[in-house]
Amino acid sequence: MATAASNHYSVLTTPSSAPPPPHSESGSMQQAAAYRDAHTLLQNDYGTLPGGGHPLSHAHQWIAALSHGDSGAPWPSSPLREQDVKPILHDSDREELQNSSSLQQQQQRHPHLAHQQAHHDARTWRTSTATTHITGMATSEGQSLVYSQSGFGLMPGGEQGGMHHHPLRDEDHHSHSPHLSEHGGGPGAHHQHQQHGGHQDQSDEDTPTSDELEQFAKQFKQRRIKLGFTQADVGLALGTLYGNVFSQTTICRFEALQLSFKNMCKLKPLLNKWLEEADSTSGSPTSLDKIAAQGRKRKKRTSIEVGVKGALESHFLKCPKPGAAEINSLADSLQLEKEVVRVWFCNRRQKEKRMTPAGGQMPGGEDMYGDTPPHHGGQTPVQ
DNA sequence: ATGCATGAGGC
DNA sequence: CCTCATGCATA
Repeated sequence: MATAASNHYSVLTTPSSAPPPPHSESGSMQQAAAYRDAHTLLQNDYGTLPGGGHPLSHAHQWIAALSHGDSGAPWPSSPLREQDVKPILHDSDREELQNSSSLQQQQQRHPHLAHQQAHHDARTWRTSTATTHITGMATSEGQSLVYSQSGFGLMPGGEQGGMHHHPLRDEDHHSHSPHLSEHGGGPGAHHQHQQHGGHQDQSDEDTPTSDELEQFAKQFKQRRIKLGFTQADVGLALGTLYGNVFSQTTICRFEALQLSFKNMCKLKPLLNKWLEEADSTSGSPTSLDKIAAQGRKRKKRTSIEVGVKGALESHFLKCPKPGAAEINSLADSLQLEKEVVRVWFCNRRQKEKRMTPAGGQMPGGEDMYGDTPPHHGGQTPVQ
């Protein structure tokens, strides 16, 4: 009940000054130990930034409208899952961020055969990981799908410093989701792989599959760390390079695959570009712009006590989408603001839609929506 | 790395 | 009011 009484929006106008540009050049390797104590540096880095970023939220403008999907049905569970991102990605255009956007726009331009991608399911994508092949070879039995990603398809092997492999789980469990059988296949099933003629697309020209995204994210993280960049740096660099600024949070989530499938697809090309730039160092320091200022008072983050969280989770299991009335009573009994409860459910639902399971997989134990304990301290032991 | 929050776009 | 992309503030 710490927050029950105090809920006034703090009016603290942080006179945050302009943060000095950390470093945009890629030639200087200032932090050699970056990949060693990534955590520490990471925290320090963005912690140092005052105010940090206050990017305008333009990003979703292009693709936000893409999907909407289920407004009414509790759990869409639609088997339809089309990942038809039509990447028309052009390169050599760092100044025209329009390119990026156009790729998204195309999708919504086709009311005929491009309206189904909205129904991608959360687990669908994770599930599809296990059944990745299906997506790839749906049209035919073609079993070989060679991805020739960019030049960094393989690791530099030189793991100086005794690097780690990847503590990430590579299990193959695929439980939950009473409904699967995705792979749209039906409407608009089209895969652009393996063209007839000996020319195929690679890199970002194709629709990434969940598996590809996972690989990419992993490689991206490694490269990023080796280059000595923090997640915050990348986010900023993206802004300076393409005009889309992202926060450390977003980069982090990308690496951890904690974004929706669609979102991952959108960011991949951008990050891919950044990688090329960063590693080729060739870059042209396309200087850039930094949008600034956005004094908006944000509500103080409400800390929900563990006990309350447990109660909320319990209710979530019973009813992921409580009505207004229900939210009201819930808020009342929990002594929380209605808005807080509502938002909590929204966030909870989103979490369920992420690619990676919330708590990852409990090693040695499986817990699904059936018996989530009211408390669980350890989350993903990522890294 | 994550929890809670804001907002645009849609029903 | 919901979904979805995103991020400030925080643990």
